[in-house]
Amino acid sequence: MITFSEENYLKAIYHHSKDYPNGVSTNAIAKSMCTKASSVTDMLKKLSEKKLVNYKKYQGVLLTKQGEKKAVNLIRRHRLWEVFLLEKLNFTWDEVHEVAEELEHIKSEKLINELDRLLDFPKKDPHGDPIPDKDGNFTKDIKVLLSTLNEKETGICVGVNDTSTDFLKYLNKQNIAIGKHITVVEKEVFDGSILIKIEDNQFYISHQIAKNLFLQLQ
Amino acid sequence: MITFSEENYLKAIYHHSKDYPNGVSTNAIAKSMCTKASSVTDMLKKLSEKKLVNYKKYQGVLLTKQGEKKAVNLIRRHRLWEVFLLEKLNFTWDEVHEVAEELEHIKSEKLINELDRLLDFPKKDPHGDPIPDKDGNFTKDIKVLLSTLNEKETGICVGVNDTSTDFLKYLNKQNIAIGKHITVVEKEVFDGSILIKIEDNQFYISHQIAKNLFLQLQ
DNA sequence: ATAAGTTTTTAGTCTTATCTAAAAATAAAA
DNA sequence: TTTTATTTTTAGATAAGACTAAAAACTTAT
Ligand SMILES: [Mn+2]
Ligand SMILES: [Mn+2]
Ligand SMILES: [Mn+2]
Ligand SMILES: [Mn+2]
Repeated sequence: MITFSEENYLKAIYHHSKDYPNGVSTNAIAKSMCTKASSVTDMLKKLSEKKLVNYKKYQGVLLTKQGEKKAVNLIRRHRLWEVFLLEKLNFTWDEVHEVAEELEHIKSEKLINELDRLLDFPKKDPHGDPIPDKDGNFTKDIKVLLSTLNEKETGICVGVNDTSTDFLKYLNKQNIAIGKHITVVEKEVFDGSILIKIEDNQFYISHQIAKNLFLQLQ
Repeated sequence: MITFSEENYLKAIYHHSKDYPNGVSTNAIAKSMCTKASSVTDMLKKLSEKKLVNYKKYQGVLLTKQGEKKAVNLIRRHRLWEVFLLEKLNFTWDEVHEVAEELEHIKSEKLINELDRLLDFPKKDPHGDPIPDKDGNFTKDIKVLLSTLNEKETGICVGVNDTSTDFLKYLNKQNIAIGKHITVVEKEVFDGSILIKIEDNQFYISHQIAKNLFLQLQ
């Protein structure tokens, strides 16, 4: 039996391993989970015992095949619940994450596969992230940060890099959402802010915003 | 913050207090929760600290107003999830309880009130038990055990006293379900078994079965 | 009323998941 | 290549929840 805590660690390691493919550091995990490095070390030993991670002292950690399978399945559950909350229970996209953090740990395969069916096998969650199918397969399409676009380029908003409530609420207010076409009109060199155009509206966004928005190039 | 474990104890005390209105015994709680009396004592002290129960050593325990409110809300959540699993996710009535035991602990008022709406504000769960509304109100209708009926009497099946998988599977097999009309044809004095009639089928059920089926008299 | 039996509580231990503080290993600078 | 700084691990403590064994309190029965 795997505990809530173990599952959360596997998920965090999975996400970090995209950026650090030859070993995720103890500190990185601690920071993203709002815990202490010593707690992480303890957990890594336990996960290693259970053959869910490959871990050697001071060398960083990576998921085993088995660990990755569990992490991907957890992400599947999380994202399906997010879709459910948005589509069926009238939650907004900035509200879904918090509750999905709890729901994702419910242990029932039938539950999650039936939920998948109820939602008509969605491919993306409310933040534009792909939902793995029951075998763990999912397509990750090419997306780039808005901050990397040049002037005159256009893309479709496909996801966010930051899913914090504050950020999502800001996007709601500015009418920025998944599926919207965004054109870079002008880039301000001084502070990195960008003048963008969405549906005939032009306004400035800060660099901080631009580097948390994913676009698919046209 | 209330923990999963604390919630489970409150629920157990709530259910027992119907039978022991002047104090639920430590042993009764231990037995129904498959734990030990000493563990129960520890928890009663903690719940007492939190003003969720009135507890004095050796005197049994009862819920405070506040504790009862929490227990009833937990039961609301449990039963709404059971309806959801049956109606939306194709679970059978013998499968719903186990998963609902986990789902009931998810903490979000919006979640549960929206779920209530999605299900069209159901009044009964799959086992015939009443679902409290968001203010904790529910009607408990008069129901009697099949074992207490006399020969020739008829009633509508409205609930079960035992929700174990084994029992519910037996009922499925015998085509006994909520809403069915059941007539007592003959009562066998020797072993307490009863010959019943459901939709033109007659067959014997044991006394053990009869004392776990609730009927509403016609 | 006393003894025997039952229930409940206490005392002490274990596991899981945290934390702080200090030691050890690694990485960066001088 | 030493010294310094940073990262990581160990050691020891704490809190929640559960357990066993034994003591204490209540109930029955003689
Ligand atoms: Mn999320
Ligand atoms: Mn998401
Ligand atoms: Mn149930
Ligand atoms: Mn039920």
